[in-house]
Amino acid sequence: MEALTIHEAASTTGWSPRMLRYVEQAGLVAPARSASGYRLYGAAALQRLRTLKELLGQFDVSLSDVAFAARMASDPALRDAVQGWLAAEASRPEHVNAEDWLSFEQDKHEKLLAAVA
Amino acid sequence: MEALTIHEAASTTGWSPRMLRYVEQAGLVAPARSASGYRLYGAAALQRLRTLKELLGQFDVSLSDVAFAARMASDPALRDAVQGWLAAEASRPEHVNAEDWLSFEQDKHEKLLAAVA
DNA sequence: CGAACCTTAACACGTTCGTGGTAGGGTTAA
DNA sequence: TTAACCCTACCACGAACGTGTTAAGGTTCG
Repeated sequence: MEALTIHEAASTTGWSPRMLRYVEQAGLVAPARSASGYRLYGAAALQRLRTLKELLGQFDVSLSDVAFAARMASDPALRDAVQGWLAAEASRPEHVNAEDWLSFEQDKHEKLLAAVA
Repeated sequence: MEALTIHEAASTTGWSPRMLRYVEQAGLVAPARSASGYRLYGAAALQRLRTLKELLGQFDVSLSDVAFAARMASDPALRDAVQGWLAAEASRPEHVNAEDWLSFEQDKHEKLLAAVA
């Protein structure tokens, strides 16, 4: 049952001890504690820390983004509210009438051309 | 179908014109545009703005949180990566000798990598 | 034409996030 | 016992978020 102290866990995961405490405070990875209060990182916690770091690196995602996702996952009311809002035909510009839609498309076309040039 | 200018939309939704532009920049509510580039808020956009305001008020959620949720909703790779990470039994303090957990976590990790690759 | 809108770009400022550091004090182990 | 850890609680500081304001210039309409 070997568990690592915070400095050891930091070494093997690439986080700093300071950030390990911060990640815990954000509610993302909470290690076990010894009788005297020392953090004890077991294999599962280490794995979570590594995959978390990978997640942040591969996508442009912040810790607070992941914390929010965790909140959504554990709070059905919040999740339903957010997903309900998103489900209602999202960020695409609405077309209000034919002429406006046309000008929007033309504008988009011009911007595309400009971007290419 | 009538559409409101940005100041009119601001009045009827409770946002400021400045924030309406900011919300658009965040990718959350993009109004139509007139031929000369004026924002035109139709009924759907106004409704989205009102429900968005309600969402931010009822839960302690930031605009960037909702923007991130939108990103997850529209990017399956991101969504799968985040939800995959969260699925591995999250912030509960682990009890130290959990060897059976380990293999589960490793399996999870491999699946994550495979999904991303 | 002129007032009252609209546009984007920029400056400003308080707040939160991410991160490192330090201080004061307990724990562990040679 | 003493060095080397650990803890919490702060201070600091740059970057990003949220928001207002202002500047410079087009658009609309009486």
